[in-house]
Amino acid sequence: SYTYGTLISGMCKEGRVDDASKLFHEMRRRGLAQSAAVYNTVINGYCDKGELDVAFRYRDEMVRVGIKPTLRTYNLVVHALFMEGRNAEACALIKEMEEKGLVLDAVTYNILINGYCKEGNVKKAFKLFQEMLRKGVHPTKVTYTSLIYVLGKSSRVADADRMFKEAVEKGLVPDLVMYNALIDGHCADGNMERAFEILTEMEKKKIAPDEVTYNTLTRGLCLLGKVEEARCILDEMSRRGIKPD
RNA sequence: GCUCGUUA
Repeated sequence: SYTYGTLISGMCKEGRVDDASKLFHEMRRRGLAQSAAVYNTVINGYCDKGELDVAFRYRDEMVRVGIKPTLRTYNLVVHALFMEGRNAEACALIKEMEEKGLVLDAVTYNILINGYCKEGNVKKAFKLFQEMLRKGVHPTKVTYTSLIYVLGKSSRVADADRMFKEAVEKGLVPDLVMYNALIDGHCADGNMERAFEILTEMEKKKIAPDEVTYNTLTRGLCLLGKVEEARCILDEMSRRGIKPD
């Protein structure tokens, strides 16, 4: 079962969801147990492909054969609905989770928070952030990255800096994605000096910038009309062996 | 073996 699970997961990551579902049916033919994890993998594959209807069919099927959807199943589906802008359905599922006594975890909150951040709904995002704190669910790097992102997009970079600091104070170790989100906020703000300061800071922490970091900086410089400096970024990238895209 | 975050 684990062998199949690993294979199915691998197929899905390659975007070969239909091959994955063939394997899924093959394992059934062989009489191997199909756990919630394997269902989740297949559901995730179809969610990524945007075929939510198929994903839902598998979820209904797992219920039918007596496998309880797990917190991850719900998180998966809530996330997919949110990405499609089907917020009402996502919220209905959250309600269903609460009714069933499932305890929302950090991932659930992160999905909701990020969903609202993507919509630029700062109020709602922070309302959920407060709620998770109130319920004793510890925010993660992902939570903070989403909040830093939305603050940057809302021209509230100073608040983004504060959130970053708060995350560090809570003992979270900032990673590349979190740094990139903060750098982007300052680039959007036109504060390239601060953006490069953060770059220096992350390198001091032995976190190597990636193409997202450089793309972000390039865009920031171009927005200010500093095309020559932007051109230097390209050289810096090749010097470091990062492929420009 | 399964879920969430950053640029374009």
